[in-house]
Amino acid sequence: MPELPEVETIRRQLEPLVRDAVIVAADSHWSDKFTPALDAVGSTITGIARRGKYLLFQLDDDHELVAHLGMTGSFHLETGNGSDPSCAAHGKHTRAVWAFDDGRHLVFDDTRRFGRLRVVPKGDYGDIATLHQMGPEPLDGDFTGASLHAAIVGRSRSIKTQLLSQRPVAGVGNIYADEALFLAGIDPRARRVGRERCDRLADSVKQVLATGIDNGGTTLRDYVNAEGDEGQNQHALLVYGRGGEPCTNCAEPLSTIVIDARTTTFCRRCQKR
DNA sequence: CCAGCAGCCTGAAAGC
DNA sequence: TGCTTTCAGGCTGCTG
Repeated sequence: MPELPEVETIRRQLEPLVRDAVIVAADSHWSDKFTPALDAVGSTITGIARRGKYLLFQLDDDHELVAHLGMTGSFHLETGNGSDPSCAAHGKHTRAVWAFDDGRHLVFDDTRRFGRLRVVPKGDYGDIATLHQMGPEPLDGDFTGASLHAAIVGRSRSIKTQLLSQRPVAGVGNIYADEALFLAGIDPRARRVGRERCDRLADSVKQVLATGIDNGGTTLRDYVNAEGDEGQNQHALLVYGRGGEPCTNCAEPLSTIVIDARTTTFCRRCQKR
């Protein structure tokens, strides 16, 4: 499940490969989640930005191709496929293909079809609610304990649910939320988190995301980067996916519960409500 | 405005 | 062995 470190890894690999590419044709799966791929035909890619878990392909006509990978989305480049960009000519789960003027194809695969594509005027995210209301980038400096506290104070949902909402901070998903809450010593069910604990949590969020990027992302099931390789951060996880195993801090068996239909693993002794 | 939740998806794994 | 059920979860859109 691509979260910020996985999306950033893909962005870094892809950007130098697609810069200045001219999109001459495209094809997509029939779902209206993917048909906007065709709106990018005729444009030149000038770079790739990222906001939270969204990839933002910059187009030369003052538009952006906004891509969300959902649960199982991945991008890769293929060479030597001629000028036919049909999805059927690629993989079973190919949802979009963009043909470049040099003969290469940018391919978007997404087994479970939770991903989404849109072409919008640059910066115009009014129709993409989560992106429109996205909180600060965690590794850019605007995200602090103070900003986190300001974003959650007065709200009644659990701290984990709020992290996943993308509003207090951009790019945190289920894996890195569990990891950050463990490092900060905060129970994921906590509904009141004061300023001091927000300081610790902000630091933990930055730490787990930066480590995730350094390790090339986390591969538990489907994630592969733009070169088709798995990440290595799964070996650095302290709680996610380790229910029943001893806490690395106190040896108490880690608990697994469900919060908002998401598997949540934490230590009942080390993490406080 | 906010909280809460169903629905979207497929394939692997578990259950019978 | 083979069929059925369960599980994974980010985001959207609806309801109260």
